This record gives sequence, structure tokens and C-alpha cells, in this order.
Amino acid sequence: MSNHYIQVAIPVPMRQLFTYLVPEQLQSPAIVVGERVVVPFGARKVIGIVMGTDAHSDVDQKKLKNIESRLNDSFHLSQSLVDYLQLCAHYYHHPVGDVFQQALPVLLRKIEKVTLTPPMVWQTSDFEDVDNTNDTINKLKSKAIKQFNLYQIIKQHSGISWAELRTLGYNKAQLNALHSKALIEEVEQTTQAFTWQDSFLNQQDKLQLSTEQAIIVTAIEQSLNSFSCHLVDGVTGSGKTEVYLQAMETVLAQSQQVLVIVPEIGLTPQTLSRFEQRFNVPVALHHSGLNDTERLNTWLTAQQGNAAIIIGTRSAIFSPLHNLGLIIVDEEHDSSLKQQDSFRYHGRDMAILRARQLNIPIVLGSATPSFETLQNALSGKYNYHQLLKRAGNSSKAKIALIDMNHQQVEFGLSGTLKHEITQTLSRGEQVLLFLNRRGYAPAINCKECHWIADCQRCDKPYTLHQKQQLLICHHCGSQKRIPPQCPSCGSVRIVPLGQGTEQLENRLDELFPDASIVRIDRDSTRKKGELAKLLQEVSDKKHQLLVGTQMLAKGHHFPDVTLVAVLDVDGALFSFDFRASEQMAQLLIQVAGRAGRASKPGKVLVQTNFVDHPLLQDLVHNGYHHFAHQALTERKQALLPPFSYQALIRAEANYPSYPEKFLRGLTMQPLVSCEFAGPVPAAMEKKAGKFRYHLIIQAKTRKHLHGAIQQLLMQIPQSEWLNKVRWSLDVDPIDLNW
DNA sequence: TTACCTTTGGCT
DNA sequence: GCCAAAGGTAAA
Repeated sequence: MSNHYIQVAIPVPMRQLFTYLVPEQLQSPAIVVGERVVVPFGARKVIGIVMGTDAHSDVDQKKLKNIESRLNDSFHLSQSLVDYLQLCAHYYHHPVGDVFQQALPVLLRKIEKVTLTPPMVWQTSDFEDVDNTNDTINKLKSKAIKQFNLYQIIKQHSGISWAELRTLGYNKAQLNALHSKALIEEVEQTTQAFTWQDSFLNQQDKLQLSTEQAIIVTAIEQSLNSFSCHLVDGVTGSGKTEVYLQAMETVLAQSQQVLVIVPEIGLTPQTLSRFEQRFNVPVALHHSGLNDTERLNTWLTAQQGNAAIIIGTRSAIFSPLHNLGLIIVDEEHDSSLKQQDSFRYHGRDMAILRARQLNIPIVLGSATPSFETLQNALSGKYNYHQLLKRAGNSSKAKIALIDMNHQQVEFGLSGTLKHEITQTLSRGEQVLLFLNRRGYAPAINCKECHWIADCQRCDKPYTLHQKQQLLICHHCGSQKRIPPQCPSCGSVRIVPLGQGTEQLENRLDELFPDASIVRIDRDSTRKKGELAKLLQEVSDKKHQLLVGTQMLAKGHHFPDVTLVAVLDVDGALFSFDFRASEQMAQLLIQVAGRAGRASKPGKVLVQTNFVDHPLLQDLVHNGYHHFAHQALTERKQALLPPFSYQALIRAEANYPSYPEKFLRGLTMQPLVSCEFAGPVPAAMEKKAGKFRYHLIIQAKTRKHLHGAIQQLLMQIPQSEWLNKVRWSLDVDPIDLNW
């Protein structure tokens, strides 16, 4: 007679659970936490997750409804995963049903029963005619090297998925070719949890560790099977990956799983192949390039324990895991680890929470640690490991400033820079130019009356896209034709104002007619596979001059680029957002890491109108860590994060007074041990036709912050402005401009 | 968030 | 008096 009631998480943005009755015919076998059930909710049916099976309920009996059915498949969540997701929801004060919704693969959020097609993997065929087969393979080696390489990879692994092969850069045609030659075959992936065998390790691939590296690996090994957090702080080329690999080896050898979280751009063929080469174990991938079925397969193989290594972007942290032994978060400072809409979680922080829950170690890696992480490392909360030496004696790229005030400037390029470009090109080396502004020009204006074409919905200038002959608002995406004459004075003298990457590409063509120029930004890489194609052309040295936005700063390494220039950093120097300088510093160091190799050290030039700016001076002369220490001292004095804890409530509406009044209403009751800042208009007060306001809650301890948020969330439903505004809560906000 | 119910306001 | 749009609110 037990289990009449269950408490269910429903995929709606409400901070509560709903109680349902379990009819007698559905009571056996006993319902457990983590099951998926179909329930009537209002006028529709939804999937809920069973969160509790308390035999008691305070809800009015008349309100209670029966559950519709139980989805008795193999996809229920473990108690451990349910607990963890509840912790996540609690940390961010986010509706629990929505957290579950985001954590589940799309196919499991749908009511339709999942048709379970078993995950398939490729392996080499068992040959009867060995001589003939060897002959075929040898032919491939000279005639179709890609197919040959693909064959070798499949041969090295005991079962590899198409998703992995695709991520490694192979295509279906190459795979089909091998298949039609009967060299490979597709088989069902085993559902057995993986167990380690010594043959899984490729010994030849293993590198000799430096003393520095060996100490870190030992420290991680000694902390296995208990919670601890390790920061591995080392520049590009200092051997972080080898540290990860050797720490992973120990964990895998215990037949435990490893979860690797990487930034969005980080899951490149090079990254994956590094792991694949070292370990012949089943790998599950989790990134935006997978379809729904592939994501479900990843989920399933991670849950069953068949996948030994799970590599993925931030949401991979919510994977069900059979027997996790280690988490690695690479590039922990990277902003793509923070989700910037709906459930605004930070992949790194949730990784730490999970490691803590599972009592396992976690490794954070970065050349430019976030100030939060660095502070935790310096205070001794984390184990702090620095890799100071660069492997293979390569020297660090030198950063130098170019004073734009005392220079002839042509198309945004200083004389000094022009000279350096010419020099570099004449040595047959490549040049990378950063300009963080895509499009042809950030505005157009009338020569006569100085009218500027503004987006009506955002009150910001339209960006000119010359090639498309369009004005595009980069804030809301609205598009408009270029007016033939000024709507204000009728003049036809309408001209571009300022410079974007599209224009820079054209100008460089005039200035360096002998060099081939390639532009890499969101516009030039819109087509699928275009980015990979352009990057390949760069590494084949088809182009000498690379022009790009931020997207070039991450993930990709260009060994033949020996000159990197940042055309305009000044925007970051005077931002009101206290994190802007941190991000600028990280970007500059990351950029510097893109260039050169052991034999050809790189040079980084930064153009600025403010050479004497203390932040720039400090960064250039003393490096990131000195800069970070200084900045941390300042933040401590100003009681800014990480020396205080913040939450941000955003509100938007069609009229400016609504969000302001809504937020002001929340500040009427004082908070315990917390302070309000605001409400203030957002950095961009008007965006896409909405007026936006911010309210910051700041506290000295996380506990106080949590208490304050709880108090505010109780008040919000009573607000008379509630249904006039849309609001959202961001705990530990990073980007105050959004 | 969604879906339903009520109120409002334009218009024949 | 009718209908569509806008506003309000319950959801177990």
C-alpha cells in the first residue's frame, strides 16, 4: 500500500515539485527516484522525473491526479544523478524541472517512446584471405592516404563510432570506400562496463615527464578516490595535456571513467586524436556537431560504463556516469563554459560540485586562470601547480605595444605594423591580424549632416556589410537596405565610418598585393565545414595574411604564424565592467599562444592610443600572473568577486519604467548581510526593442547570498509589476553587459 | 512555460 | 452583439 504518492519534477519554470497519485496497476514494480513518468499537467501531458516517493502529501487531495504511465525503459536516472542535478538547481536557484529538462538528451524529453537502436561502432573485418587484404591496404597507402589513415585508426581501436571518426576529420565517402572493400564492418557496441587491460595503453605515445610535470601527476594520483581540486597553470606548449593523459592513465587503469570538459571550440580533431592515440578505450563524445540519436548514444554508453572517456562541452557535466574517477576541465577560464541564457550555469563550477559529490579529484587547466580560480589556488583551497617551463625550449612570444598617437595610420594599420608585416611576409612566414569587429564598417554616416543609420530596436548604429549590400544590427540581427540618400538631409554622400574585418581584408589586398589574404569570422565561416576548410588552407600555407575576430584566438595553433597583431584593444581599457580587463588580458595571452613554434618564435604587437595605461603596461612587462595579482589586490580592496559573491537579476519590458519599478520594488525590504547595487539600466539599455535593467545583490559569503536570493524569490510573485516584465536570475554573473 | 479563461475594445 | 487581441492565472 506504499508509494501512492510521488513528487515529480515537471519541465516548467516553476520552483516546486508536483505530487501525483500512482494507480494500483502501476504500483508494481515499486516506483523509484529517477524514473521518467508521463503525467497530465493542465491541459497537456508532459514527462516528469520522479524526485521522491514519500507516502505522505500536504496537497489538497482533490487536486491530485493519477500519473498516466511509466516509461519503463533503461533510461531512468540514478539516485546519484538526481541528487546532483538537485544540487545544481539549488545552487543557481533555478527551477528544478528546467534543470532536468536541460540535462536530458532531447530524445528523452519527448513523450513518444524512444525507439532504441543500439549504438553501432566500426571495426576491422576478420579476414579469410590475409594476403589479398594486405595487398589492398598497401595499395591504399600509395593511392588513398586518407583511407589508409582511417583504416589504421579503426584498426587501432576495438570499435569506434562514426561520430568520433567524423570529429577526427573523416567523411562518409572514405568510410564507405573501406566498407565496400570489405576491410571494415559495423557492429553493435557492447553494453558491458569497460574494464582496463594493459594493452589499452599505447606506450610508444607516452612522453617522458619533466620534474614539474611528474610532481603534478603524482599529486593527482595521490588524491584519487577523494575530493580535491587541482589547478594546472601553464602556458601553451608547457605540457598540460601530457599531465592530463598520465593522470587519466592511472584512473582508467582502475577501470574508472574520466570526464573531460572542453570549451566549445576545443573539441578539434587534434584534441580528440591526442586522447585516441594514447588510449585504445571506448570514447563518447558530447558536442554541438552530434545529432539527437548520437547524443542519446553518448548518454547511454556513459551510463552503462561502456564509455571509458567522455569528452564534451559544458553540458557534458550532466552526463549519467557509471563509475567516474576523474574530471578534467580544460581552459577553465573560457567564457563558453558559462551558459548565458535560461539555466545560467558555469560548467567549471558544476564540475567542481560533481567532483565533490562523487568524492573524486578534479583538474582545472589554463594558461590564464580565471581570477576566481587563481584566488582559490593562491589561498590554498585548491592545489596549485605551475608549469613554468615550455617543453622543447621554445621561447615565449614577446608582446609589444604600438603607440598609435605618434604614427602615420593607414586603414587602421600603423607604420610600424606595416613594416613588420612586410618583413614577416618576405621571410615566407604568416601574419595574423585581430580585429574584433566583423562586417565592413561599424556604422555609416552622412557627410553633410552627420546623420548615422541607427537600429530603431537597439538605438545603436547598424553595421555595414558591403558584400551583402546590407545594414545589419549586430545586437538584434535586424537587417535593412542601404539608403541611397540621407533620410535626414537628402544628401547622397553616405560613407562608411570605422573599419571592420571585411574592409580590412580589402585594404590589405591593396597594401600587400602579392600576399593571399583569408578572413576568418562568423560571416566567412557560416557554411558548415567552412571553418575547417579555411584552417586547412592556412596550415597548407595557401594564405599568408589571416584576418579574424576573437574566434581565431581560441583552440587553433598556427605554427607558421610568427607575427600576431591586435589592431585595437582600447575598447577593453575603459569598460565599466570590472571583468573587462581580466578578459582582455586572457585574450592577449591566448593570442600570443597561437603563434610560432620552437624554431620560429612569434611576436605580438598591440596597437593602442593609450600606451601608458597601467593595465597594458603591467601585462606587457610583467606578464599575466603579475597582472592578475595586482588586479586581485584591487578587487580585494573594492570587495569585488572573488572577494564577494554576486547575483544579478535582469528585467526587461517594452517600457523603461516597468523593469526599473519591478527591480526597485525588490529593494524595498533590506537584506540580511547583503547589499543591493541598482537598479541600473543595462549597459545596452535598449536591445531588440526591449528596455533592460539590472539589480545586483552582493554578499560577503555565499551563504548570505543564498539567503538573500531566497528572500527575493519569495517576494517576486507578489510584485505588482510581475506580469509587465520578463526577469531572470544569474548567480555568479560573468558578463554584466548581457 | 503553456493553455485556458476573462476582460477589453474595435467594429459592423 | 460579435470577435479577436490582450491580460490574468493555475498548473498536482
